[in-house]
Formats: sequence, structure tokens, C-alpha cells
Amino acid sequence: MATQTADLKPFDARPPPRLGDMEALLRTVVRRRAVKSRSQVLREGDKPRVAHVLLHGHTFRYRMLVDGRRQITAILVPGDVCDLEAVMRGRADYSVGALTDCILGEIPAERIADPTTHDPEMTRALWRRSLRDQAISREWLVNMGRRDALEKISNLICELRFRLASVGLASDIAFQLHLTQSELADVLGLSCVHINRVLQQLRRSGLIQLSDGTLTVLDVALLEAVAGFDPIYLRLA
Amino acid sequence: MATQTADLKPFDARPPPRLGDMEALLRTVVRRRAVKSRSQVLREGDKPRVAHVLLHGHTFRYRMLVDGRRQITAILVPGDVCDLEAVMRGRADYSVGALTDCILGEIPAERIADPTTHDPEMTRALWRRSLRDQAISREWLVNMGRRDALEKISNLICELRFRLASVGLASDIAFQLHLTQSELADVLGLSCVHINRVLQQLRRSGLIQLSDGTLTVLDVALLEAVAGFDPIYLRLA
DNA sequence: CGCACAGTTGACGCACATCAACCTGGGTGG
DNA sequence: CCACCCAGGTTGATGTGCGTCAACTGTGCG
Repeated sequence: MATQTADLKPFDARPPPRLGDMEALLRTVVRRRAVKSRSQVLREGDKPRVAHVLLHGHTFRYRMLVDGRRQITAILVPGDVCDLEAVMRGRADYSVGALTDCILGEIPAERIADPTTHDPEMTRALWRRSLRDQAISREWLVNMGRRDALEKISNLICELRFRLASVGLASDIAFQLHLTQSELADVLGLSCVHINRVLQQLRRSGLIQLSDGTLTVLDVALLEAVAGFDPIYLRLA
Repeated sequence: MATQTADLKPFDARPPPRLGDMEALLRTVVRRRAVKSRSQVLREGDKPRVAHVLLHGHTFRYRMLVDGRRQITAILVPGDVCDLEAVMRGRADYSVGALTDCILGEIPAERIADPTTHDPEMTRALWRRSLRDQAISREWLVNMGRRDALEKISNLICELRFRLASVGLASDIAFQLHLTQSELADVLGLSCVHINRVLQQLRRSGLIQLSDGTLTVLDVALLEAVAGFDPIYLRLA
């Protein structure tokens, strides 16, 4: 359960990306914490006392149903805050897990629980993060409700390519994809068998290439057309 | 395209519910606006200059795909802010429509666009609204991805009952449901034919009763069990 | 060496979509 | 005031996208 970090340039912990927001967030990081791939960062029901900015690696939010079904509700990339809502509401209604070895920056709850008492620059940064999170959730709802499996997967790939590129972690066409097919299934509300078949369809039709956790988009325009992808919801301003 | 308001007590515009938050919001309302049932409050792509607090009636957020598919991403009840994110981001990436005749309170963008410059009480109120919105979106994602049609509908009914009760618009068991079956379908990612069949199944099994837009839950505990409903995500604090 | 987990493939079944017809009530225009 | 229309709801027949089950592979790890 380790190794994943090896694929990335060995620890070039360049404090992630541009986005003036990041500076405001980083100023408030009091401690860094490393967590292992596939370990749990936050458990549903916890009352967290620190929020975590993701500095390196990927994490995801999810909820389990009593019978074991799982739904992943967000995928987080460097620069994202894993558990802002949980800290602000005082209780987590979702869990957070690590998809890779990660480095997290801890922000004390006191600094954010009341958004009006401190650093206005950071308050604005948190608002923007939060608004973008919401925009992504809405897009995922559309994806889940009104697109078929091929469109869903294509759409997710387009979104991740975009988000990773915007933090300098994807070239124009290639990026690291650390999701297993079974995790992909739990993101998109499908079964892992079906994910497998659709991924192969995407490969056979020459749209993507996927090996060793590196996903390469061979025909960006066509994939975005298949997906019905419009990145406007990700726009950063 | 009118009439809907008639079912409600003829205009007892009691400024909705408890929730100290409401007071902070209401203080900033500069104008009230009435809109007709089924009319559009906000169009995707608009750059809105006012936000709208819903004072009376129901609205919904949605997105259309180019081929006409529609996904409803939120149902809004009195006390909710229809378009906060659109105002704060400067551009709407969703549309808002009215399910009934509504009364909206307008809040100027200047009062909220920068959350750090004004009334801290209202900033906190907006944060709480926003966090709750997000919690609901997450729950909807779980619903869409990992529950079958019967569970989805049951869950939505439980949620609406809860939210309406918390603003004094539902008795323990009954409330007004202003969604057509086709709109329900676009909330849950199903076809309206299937919605119809599952609703009848719920009626035949004595769980709900539905006539003239009044939905009565005949067996609350059983319905919540069927739905796998846990209201903790709606908790207001 | 063997176990566990990710991926792959085929056979089969089901939940849901689609299509089409029909009913109903209320609103509208002649 | 009646005739029409149309949106919403209901029902049956049929099709299909995706799930489930099950077997097999490859690979890394204890």
C-alpha cells in the first residue's frame, strides 16, 4: 500500500500552484502531515479540530450506506481543502480517504470556524474554494442523473485533466490517475465491471490510453465532444 | 399558468421561519418581487446583480444539456437563497425556475459579493446556508449514484418533509408537493413513466397518499427505513 | 510459495427507458 | 357556453444499458 508517490517526480513539493488564494491558505498552515495511500483522513461523525489543505497527492470524500454501498462525492487534488465543511459545521457528514500517499497542511479550526474574525484574504480564499466545490458537485449531479456511462467517464476524465492542469500536475494531454476501476465505479454510480468495459471502449476507439496509472488523452476535442464537456464551471475567478 | 398559490393559505406571508439567520438575511432585503409559477428566475449565463432569498413558494435550480436533457440540482424552499453562488462568482452556471407563484427578496450583490466587508452576522448566515446546500448536494449525489428508484423517491420525500417542517410548512406528516412527475424525474435522474409506477407502488403499499398536490406520509418510520434516511445532514446548527 | 487484490471476460437477468395509446380536468377561444 | 386543446397522469408492451455472478489472469507482497 505505498509506492504510488514514486510515479511523481520524487517529491518536488513545490507548494502547489498559482492561484493567489493558495498563499492565503498556506500562511495559516500550522503543521504538515503525511498520510499513506488508502488510509483514512477523516471519518464520518468525527468532530474535526483542524482542516486539511491538500499539498501533495489525491484524496476523496465519500459516504457509505449501511449495506456497504459506497458513493464517492468528491475527488480532491492539491490546493483543495479536504474537510472545510466538516470543520465549519462541527461534524463530518462524510469520510475522507487518501488515494495516494499525501501531504496535508493543517489549518486550526479557530482560524476558519468563524469566517468573520480573521484574515479577510483567507476568508475570501475559502469562499472561492467552497464555491468551486459546489460548482463541481452540481456538475457531478448532472453527470449522474442525465448522462450514460460513456459520457460519465469521459466527463470525469475531462474534468480531472482540467483541474490537474490548473495546478500544474497535467501536461496538455497526460496526467496520473490514481483511481482503481472500483473507485471509479463508486464515483460514477456504476459497477466496476461496466467501468472496465467502457474504459476499453474508450481505448479501442483511440480516445485515451491508460497504463501504469498514467492517463493520456489522445484526442482532446473528440473526448470533450463525447463528454459534452464545458469547463466553464471550473473557471477560477 | 397561475393558480398554484391558491392551495396555500391565501397569502399569509409570515416571513418564513425561526432560524436567527433569517433575520440577518431579511435585514438586507431591499425589495420584494413576485414571480409566476413556471417562470424563470435566473438563466444560465446571466451575470446577476442581486441575490434572491425565497420568501414564499418553491423554486429549483437546474441545468439543461444541449440535447434537451434536464437535471434539477436543487429544490429551494422558503428561507433558501436561490442564487448565492451565481452572484458571488459573477456568473450563473445554472438556471433557476419557479415551481409555484413565489415571492423573492432581493439582496444587492454589493452586500454579499465580498463577504468580509459587511455585516458579519449576515456573512455567517450565508455561510451556514451555503454549507447546508452543500450537505444536501452530497446527499443527492449518494441518492443518484447508489440508490434504486424506490429509495430515491422515498428519500426525497423524507428530505422535503424535513426541510419544510423546519420552516413551519409541513405538519408532522403532510405537506404541499408542487413537483410534477416529470420534474421529479429530472430531480432523480429517472423517466417520468417510471416515477409514476414507483409512486403508485408507494401508494399501494400504504406509505404515502398524494392528491391535489398534498403529500401525506402515512407511515413515517417505515418510509424512512425504506429510504435509508438519516436527517443528520440537514441539522441546522 | 501462496494469498490478495486489480483487471478482464462471458453468460445471464433485471431495473429502468422508450414508445404508444388513452384518460382526465381545466383553460381558451370561437 | 360549448368545443377544443393540451398538460399531466396512467397503463401496457417491448427494448436495452447496466448489474450480478463467476471464472480466470497477472502482479506485487508477506
